[in-house]
Amino acid sequence: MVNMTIKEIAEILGVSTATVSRVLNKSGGYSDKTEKRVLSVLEKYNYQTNVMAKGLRTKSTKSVAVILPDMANEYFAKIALAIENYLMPKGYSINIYNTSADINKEQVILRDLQSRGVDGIIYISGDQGLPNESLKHNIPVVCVNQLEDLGQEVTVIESDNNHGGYLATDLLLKNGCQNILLLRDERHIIPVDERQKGYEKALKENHKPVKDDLIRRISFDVTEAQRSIEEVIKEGIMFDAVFASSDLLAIGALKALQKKELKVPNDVQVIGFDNVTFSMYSNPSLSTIHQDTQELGTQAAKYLFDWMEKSILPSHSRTVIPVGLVKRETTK
Amino acid sequence: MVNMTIKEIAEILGVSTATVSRVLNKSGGYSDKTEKRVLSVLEKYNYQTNVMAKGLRTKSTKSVAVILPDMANEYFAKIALAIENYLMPKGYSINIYNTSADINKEQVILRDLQSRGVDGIIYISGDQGLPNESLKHNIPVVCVNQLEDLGQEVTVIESDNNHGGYLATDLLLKNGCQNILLLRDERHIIPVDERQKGYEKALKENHKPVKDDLIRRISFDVTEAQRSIEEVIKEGIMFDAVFASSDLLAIGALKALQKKELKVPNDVQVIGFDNVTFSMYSNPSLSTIHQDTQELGTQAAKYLFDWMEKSILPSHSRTVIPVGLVKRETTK
DNA sequence: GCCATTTACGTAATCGTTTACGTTTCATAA
DNA sequence: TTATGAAACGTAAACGATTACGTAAATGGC
Repeated sequence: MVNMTIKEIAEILGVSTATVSRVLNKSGGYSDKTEKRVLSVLEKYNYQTNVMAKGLRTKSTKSVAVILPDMANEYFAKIALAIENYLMPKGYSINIYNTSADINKEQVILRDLQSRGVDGIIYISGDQGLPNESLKHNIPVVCVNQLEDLGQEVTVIESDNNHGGYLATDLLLKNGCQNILLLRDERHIIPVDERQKGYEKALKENHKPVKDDLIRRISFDVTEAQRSIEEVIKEGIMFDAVFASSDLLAIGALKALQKKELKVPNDVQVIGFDNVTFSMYSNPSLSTIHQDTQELGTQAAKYLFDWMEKSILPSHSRTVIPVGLVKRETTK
Repeated sequence: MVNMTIKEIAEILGVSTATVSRVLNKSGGYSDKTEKRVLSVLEKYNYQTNVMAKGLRTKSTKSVAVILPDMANEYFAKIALAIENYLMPKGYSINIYNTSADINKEQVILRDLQSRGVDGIIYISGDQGLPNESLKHNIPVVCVNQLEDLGQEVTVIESDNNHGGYLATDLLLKNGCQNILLLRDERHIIPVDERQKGYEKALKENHKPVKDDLIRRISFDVTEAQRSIEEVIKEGIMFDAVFASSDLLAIGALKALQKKELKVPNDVQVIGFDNVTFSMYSNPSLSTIHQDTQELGTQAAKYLFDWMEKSILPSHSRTVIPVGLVKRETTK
């Protein structure tokens, strides 16, 4: 069945299109009686407003763009899902843009956003920071994660990475570990650096030295993590715990330890970061720091919504979402 | 910088909007000279066409909806990603709709699709089949996966589940297994049933009986899988291999076996289905059947594209994508 | 040079809404 | 009764593109 237009509805009722539009938008200027008549006909013919026509006139498409590195990555996907769950019931539709790998894709995306006239953008950073250009188009932008310092210009929602690093390290220390290896992403990005700062803070609080040869920087890759741990063992460096800056790296560490017949958690304790679904299923199941992707997405969506609909510019440019300690089998 | 309109561009050039529109759409009816002049001005002012205005006129939004159960599930996300990678370079944008959990969300989505005027729909089935209504709106629909028999009415892209089941079982048999436990999703949906048929086919070809007490139907859940295997062991049923109808269930089986101190693959061999990322990282790494999500998505997108742009109705209503055997450490 | 085509462009209607402005209706007060 | 104001509704111009149709200019053939 093809859609009705406002004009057709108006003709059926013997009123003007203006009246129909008014009751559709509840903008007043009609009697109770006509409201009921109009509504019943709209209902009867299952009228759906044509968003393009409406958008052309009002310059609002009721759609937001979610830009992320890779939706096949559970972490980003979960955040995007939370965004959708918040925004869909409010009448918005979500356009997903994967930036992955392609550098000039960013350009294509920005052009597309502009010509489609999205009402807002949520930018989830992973590999690279927010491109400055996207701020130039005077359309609301909210960022999840902050990779580089962008000043006060943008609204950022992020996990409490520092405290996460602290929590993980503190647990290991409380469990009696003396030499905690930090296995971290080699890139200089804020979230990872913050996790390391939390690690160092916990050590200092417990009057332990921060040893450079216990801090390993590697690329974000499972086999790299595995190789790195094997290397450390070969070098004869003593350690009784591994804090990996992500679950993926922790899994690699786990594999290396199990290959070397080291018992987890008896010989070496391991803790990751993120709490991806699989960390629960590994064997032994992985202790980790939970990132609240649900809340990251919801908060970002909420800020964007208020900005778009009520023109409320977020009051604080940084919002920090708490993280949680998840104890499983790789720690005591 | 705010966007230019065709009218403004035309005024700058001293031509009509029609001429500008014509060179924009390369529809002919202009000289080489004016084409160059127009293009240079378009370039200079970084003109972006307003998709809403264009869509209103042409009734095409250059956007497609991807409906899936849950984008946080890697399997669905990968298919959606492949769709995006195919369709974005062709000028389409992707609207993602998660149906998860919410029954009446399906209704909301369908209404939204209609009022937004998407040019096409790709429906990725997971938990539930395609709702009939979506076919009524005379807009191109392509389905990935087929849960129930829908007749010839729809275009379906799916993995060769039957052959996957066969490959998995055949490997186990060739490895000398005598009693292969089939751990399957309890739901009566085609993909799972087909995997079982492949399992039975391999057994019959090797003159082995299909034993009912070796076929376990459980809900789609890791701990359920674990529980089920523990139960089988408690019942004293002999088995030397497990073929799980998905990697998730295989992981559960693995956990149960390791808890019972059964060695994988020496005492029991295990093989899953899907080849999710994590199957590679489990310990021991999981042998499995690879579903080509890349190809599933690309093919679906290709069919939809031809349908939308060239009005080519897909010639065969079912397209089967080959699966592959991935041997890792849980099989010999 | 003249007529017939073809080419190049302009004019204006159209897509389906919203909304400023104008008009009618009606209740109320003087 | 009549003036007054509010309430209810209609008219028509936008929003920014596309495109059928008309017209002027260029081209070609004789």
